[in-house]
Amino acid sequence: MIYISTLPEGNDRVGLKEISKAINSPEAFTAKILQILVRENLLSSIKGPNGGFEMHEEGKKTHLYRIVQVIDGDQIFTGCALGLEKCSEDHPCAVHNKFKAIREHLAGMMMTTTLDDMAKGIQDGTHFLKI
Amino acid sequence: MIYISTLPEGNDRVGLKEISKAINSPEAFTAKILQILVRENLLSSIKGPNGGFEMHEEGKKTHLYRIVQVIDGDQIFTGCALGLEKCSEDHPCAVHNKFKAIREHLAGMMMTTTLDDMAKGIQDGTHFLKI
DNA sequence: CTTATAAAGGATAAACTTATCTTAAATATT
DNA sequence: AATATTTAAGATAAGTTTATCCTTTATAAG
Repeated sequence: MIYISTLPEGNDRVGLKEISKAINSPEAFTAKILQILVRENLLSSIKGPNGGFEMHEEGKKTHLYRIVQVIDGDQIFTGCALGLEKCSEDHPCAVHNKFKAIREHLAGMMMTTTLDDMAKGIQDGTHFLKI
Repeated sequence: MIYISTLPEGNDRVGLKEISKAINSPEAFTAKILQILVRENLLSSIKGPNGGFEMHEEGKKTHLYRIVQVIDGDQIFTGCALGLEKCSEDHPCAVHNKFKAIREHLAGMMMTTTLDDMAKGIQDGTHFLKI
């Protein structure tokens, strides 16, 4: 998603091969991830010659939170660190309060960081997507 | 480890069965975790009748960081969020700087939180180790 | 309308983690 | 010394995640 976000407006359709090369990730695996992102409406895809994947309108404003949620679920944001089924404010596990701050920090960061933000670092050459 | 830390000084030896009941975790699985903790010297064990596991001197001062490191490795503290092999300050991945703060928060919390700290919450009934 | 291209989807396989089982080793009690 | 108890360790199994393969569907271009 970050890679696609770095592509120039209007010329941002890109095929599986190019994506998997750009991020150094196996094609078949990358394809599955892309399928999920399309199904969840974070990306759109076009089949056939000159097909590929592209962001739709406002797609670059997507927050990292949403992407993680769609790919890995929100266990990381809401799950109990000790794995208790019924860990909550009312029945907190031993480490609940300590982890609460971490989880909020993580969720907050991800909710306020967009693909656009991340794309900038790639575009200006200070950050990387592979190796 | 937290459970054992809650036991009264001098009467803190406890068997596998009691531990796995106390934390609602399968015996065989719990045994394997305990083995690792003994091997890594975070706990000591005594075989035979009235055997069991106990903290050694100062064991309750162990930080959560050390326990996570021993059981799960330190990938969570040092690994790249995008999975890049060579992600570093000099070659940072797209999300490196955003995650740096989170990782430091997590590592800092775990380095400054001891078993003793966690045991207190169990002892005073405000925090839990099961269900 | 045929062909080539590219993504989608379902099935399968490989790798890794989690969990259990069984036998061995140690030790306290009689 | 013999027995019962309890942890250790190695082997095996079950479950999950990660990865790939193969067939189908869509579509652009000739």
